[in-house]
Amino acid sequence: MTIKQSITLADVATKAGVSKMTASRALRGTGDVSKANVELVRRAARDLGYVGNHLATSLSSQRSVLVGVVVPSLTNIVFAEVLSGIANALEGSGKQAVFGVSDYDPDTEYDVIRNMLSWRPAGLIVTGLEQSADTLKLLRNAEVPVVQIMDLDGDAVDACVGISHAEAGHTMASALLAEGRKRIAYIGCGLERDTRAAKRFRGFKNALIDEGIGLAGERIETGPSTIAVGRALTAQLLADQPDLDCIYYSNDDLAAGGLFHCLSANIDVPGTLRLAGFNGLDLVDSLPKGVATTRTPRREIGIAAARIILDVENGANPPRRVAYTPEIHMP
Amino acid sequence: MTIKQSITLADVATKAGVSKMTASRALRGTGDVSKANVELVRRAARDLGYVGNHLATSLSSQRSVLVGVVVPSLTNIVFAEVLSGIANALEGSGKQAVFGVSDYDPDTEYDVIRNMLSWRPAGLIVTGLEQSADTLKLLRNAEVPVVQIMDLDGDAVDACVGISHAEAGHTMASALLAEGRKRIAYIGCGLERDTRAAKRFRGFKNALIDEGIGLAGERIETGPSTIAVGRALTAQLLADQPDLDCIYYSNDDLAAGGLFHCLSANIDVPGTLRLAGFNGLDLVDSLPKGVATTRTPRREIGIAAARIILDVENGANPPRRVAYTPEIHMP
DNA sequence: ATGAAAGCGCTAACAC
DNA sequence: GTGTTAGCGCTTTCAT
Repeated sequence: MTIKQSITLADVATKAGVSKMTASRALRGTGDVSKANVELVRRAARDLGYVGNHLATSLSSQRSVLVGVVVPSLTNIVFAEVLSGIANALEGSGKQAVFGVSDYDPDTEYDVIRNMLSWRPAGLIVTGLEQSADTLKLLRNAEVPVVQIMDLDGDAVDACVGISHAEAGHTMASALLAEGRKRIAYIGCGLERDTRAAKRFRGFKNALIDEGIGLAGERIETGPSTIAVGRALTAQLLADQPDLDCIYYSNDDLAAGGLFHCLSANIDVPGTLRLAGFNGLDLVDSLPKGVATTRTPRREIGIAAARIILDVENGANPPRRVAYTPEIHMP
Repeated sequence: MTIKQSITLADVATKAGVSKMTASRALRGTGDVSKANVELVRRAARDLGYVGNHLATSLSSQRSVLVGVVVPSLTNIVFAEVLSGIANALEGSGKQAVFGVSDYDPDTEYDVIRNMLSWRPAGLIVTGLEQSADTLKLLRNAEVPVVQIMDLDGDAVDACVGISHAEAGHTMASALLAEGRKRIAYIGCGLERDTRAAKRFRGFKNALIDEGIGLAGERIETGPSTIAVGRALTAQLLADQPDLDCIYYSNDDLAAGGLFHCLSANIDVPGTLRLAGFNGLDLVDSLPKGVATTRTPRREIGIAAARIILDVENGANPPRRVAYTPEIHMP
């Protein structure tokens, strides 16, 4: 598409009767420009409907106003909240977030990150610590700060902000054991691509094994985690093993589905059967019967990540690792 | 890791022993370049870890690869799904979506749109037909195609894709009346900023009035629509008017909250009390008892909007109005 | 098939 | 205070 660059800074300058530089300075409020000229330029810009060209500005000034953000999914409320936190933290800084979605696919992730880099962003925020070798090389060679979010279990390219999922799984196992649960099963989806969910599962399982109890059963599927899937898998699992007293799910959506099954099947939750999810979604707080969960500080993670980028920009020396300790909620 | 100097096309060309132009052509696959040189340039680019500069490319070629998208909220799954549709439709076209969030605030919306325009996008997709006068002026003066999504009830700047919310409200009213409901109330949140929800409410109310029944009660609050709020408002409304046989909500989240209240309060749904929401979220399909809803084609709207931008780009003559008819789901 | 020159719109770095 | 000059990295255009 050809851009009809109708009005440029030169047009504004001409109309105001000054040079391009004076117009530029007046519009940006930098340097010394006489009040009279500032007024003239502003009026000319407004009258002409002038909209600056960020492409030219960025190229010329060699400084970027973009912060690239790569998340695996947009239709997962968790990432939407992270983005929201990032957008908020960036507000007023003059920086703007650009989002890319990897669809949990390493090749797509590589393409998306490469594409972001070609916009010469001031920084990059990417989800997780597991990237392909090619992607890692790209990130290491990029001369921009890279913040990896959501996870702490592994090595960061530059900096990371998040929680330990292995620990989260372990902590939930302890809490369930402390509640007296003995026959504990696991239901998870998409572990092959959601490495953080897989880490939670491992931490959870190991904690049980350490206590000499072990996992009483499991149902692991590929594909997305939805309420409907959680409901179906719970029904299946309980058909096989009706004597379970606890199910840990890879996330809250599955757990909510599990609860809906129990409501229909008249199973007492949490009395007979304790359900536990992960994320601490609003949904869980409103469910008619308590489902345990681990609350994760999504907005805070987004904000902290954005701050790191801004700090680097300002020459500050931000932390290379920001660890949050998620809180267990067990109603 | 050594911090590398930014590698430009000139570096690649030098390393490959050709001119910048040959390198440029080889990398883009345009014009005639000898096989040998293509290979040399590709190898040089890969060895150097060259990442092109979109800022320079766009500025120089006067063509944009960006499509600006403005939504009121990111933490609302509905808009996340629209974005997802847009991103999908743009895949393989060489275009990339850039998102902006208005937070339902007209001034923020103006700023966001202005900011998007300064990136010289190939097109703009904005939510809704109601913008401030300043914003409309900006959109009309912008020489890019503008697609307004989600709503059809009003005048579009260029083109619009969505559903009629007035009609959706009307249709739901008819369906509830057809089911034999007589004492029908309404619960809504954030109507002051969500003009589409307000249009549904008006359509709904008018339909009831036309039938000589009228609204038996209403509870309208400012602020966000959450499951928790829906639960609380339903409890309040039913405390005042226990004889209602139907509640229409401004959306599914509120309706789900209403159902959770009813489950706790042992109210038979949908027998004694029919609940109805709007959007057709996955949540509703999985709820233990049926909640009526209007399914909206979010992804389709996103896809259609993106297609319009692409069509304009290709010189085609896309429709100026794409209307979807939402389907009522009444379990 | 390849290259040199001329910008795209803007701003940093100097003049004056 | 204001203007001039010289790019930013790339692609267009027009040579060869």
